[in-house]
Amino acid sequence: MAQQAEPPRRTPLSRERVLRAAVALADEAGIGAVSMRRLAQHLGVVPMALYKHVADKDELLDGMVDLVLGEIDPPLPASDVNWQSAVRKRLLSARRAVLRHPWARQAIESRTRRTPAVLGYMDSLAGMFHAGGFTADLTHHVMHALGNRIWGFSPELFDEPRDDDAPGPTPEAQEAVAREFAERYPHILEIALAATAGDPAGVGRGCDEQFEYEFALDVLLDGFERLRREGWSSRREPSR
Amino acid sequence: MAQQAEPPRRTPLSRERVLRAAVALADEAGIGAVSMRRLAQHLGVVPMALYKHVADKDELLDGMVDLVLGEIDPPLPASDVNWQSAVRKRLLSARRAVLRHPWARQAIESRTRRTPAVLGYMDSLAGMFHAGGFTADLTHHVMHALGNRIWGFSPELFDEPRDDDAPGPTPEAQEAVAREFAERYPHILEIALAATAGDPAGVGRGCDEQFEYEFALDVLLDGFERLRREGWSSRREPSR
DNA sequence: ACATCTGGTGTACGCCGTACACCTGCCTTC
DNA sequence: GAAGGCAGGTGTACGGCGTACACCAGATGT
Repeated sequence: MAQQAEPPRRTPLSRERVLRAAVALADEAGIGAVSMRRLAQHLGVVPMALYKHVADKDELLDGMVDLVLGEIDPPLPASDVNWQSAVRKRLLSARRAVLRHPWARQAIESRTRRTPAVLGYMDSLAGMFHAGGFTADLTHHVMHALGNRIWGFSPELFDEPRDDDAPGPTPEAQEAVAREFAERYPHILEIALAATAGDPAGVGRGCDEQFEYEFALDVLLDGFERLRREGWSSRREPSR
Repeated sequence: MAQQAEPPRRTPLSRERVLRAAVALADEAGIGAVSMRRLAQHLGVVPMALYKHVADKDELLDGMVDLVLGEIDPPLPASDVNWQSAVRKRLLSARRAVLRHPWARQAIESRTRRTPAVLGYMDSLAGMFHAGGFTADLTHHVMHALGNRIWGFSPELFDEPRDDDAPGPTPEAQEAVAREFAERYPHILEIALAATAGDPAGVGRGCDEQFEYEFALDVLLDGFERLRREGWSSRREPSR
């Protein structure tokens, strides 16, 4: 036995490799499939090995979010004539990054730790408002007002709640359900119909999220610009 | 042995009782403490007994959210002179209900099923826009724009991530951390200082969430009113 | 009187995160 | 080149989770 049949020689783990594998796993099997055990299996390693690279599962998730945030385009230096288009581009870039990873929205929402990546992104955004002539005070409040839109998403109010499996109801049962819905929730039906130009068959198809996102974003950005021009200040009482 | 020592005679379970107990448990111990097993224990019953009243844990969570939604004041019939104050009151009532149950925000965010309670609330809100002169089209988009504010909250961007336990760093270590923070995230520091009227000691204290909520809400409502007056229409291409 | 139904029980399975002790092979230091 | 330390992968084990499934007791309808 000259050489003992090529000992496997796995490339060693690293925090980087663990996080990338976790992202890949989440991309293809959903965030629910990301367990320490399953991730370890994908890496050809025993579960506890991961703990040499991430403190616990929370840190794993934080790291995954950081990786997604890393995909956001850095702000182009002073290339824009006005703050609105600069902020808009940045947020839409964040949105693209998040949409690339369907699990990212939920992961971001569930995280509470602010990693350097998170802080860095928020800081650069605040800097863009500052450069656009916003006071720190107003910047603070407009960032709150943007809310989750800062991360490139806003809640999908009307989305279909995933309806896989299930045997499927009979047509007449569906009809009855639809009739009851129309009676009980007339206004929802009305706006749903408006969204499909009056075609009832299209109602289930969900919304154009990109449009909704930009609509809300623009309402907010327009409002912000108006406030800035008016020299808005929160002028809050020091008490409370 | 006349009577056998008062057989406990528990009041029987019911969906109502299960859900109320779950809400109570979440109120006092956090949503993380709500497991089927622990909830059963609180009710003096074996875990599987719960499944006679709720299909699974998801349905339990949905039911808990419904209970919170039930606390929202019903809309006062036509008492308001304009749609803005009517919607505003409703949303602030929703906010009060959600704030009464600290876990509700996260629970609502994580739910995907739209129960009748959820649909009913959304429908009545859409109806208020309709009554205020909004087209169905515009109503649809403004509800998207409101996003989670519909439920009485918006993301708490800057909140402290719960910092219990921990031995507490030395003052000079804190100082060093603060200095590095100021260097790396100057804009965040700036807006944080603005929020405390320049007092660095108050920076950790978090934001006035009520103020932030109403600020964003008003920016959005003002923008909505402007669009309505302009006769805005999405005029979307039928394709896509 | 008996059958049926409603609701609580007991056991068991497979998953999860992770504490802790252990081992192994490389790097440093003499 | 031997000794020691240490970074990183291993194995076992524990307690918790959701819930499938078989069972059973008492109330109810006939």
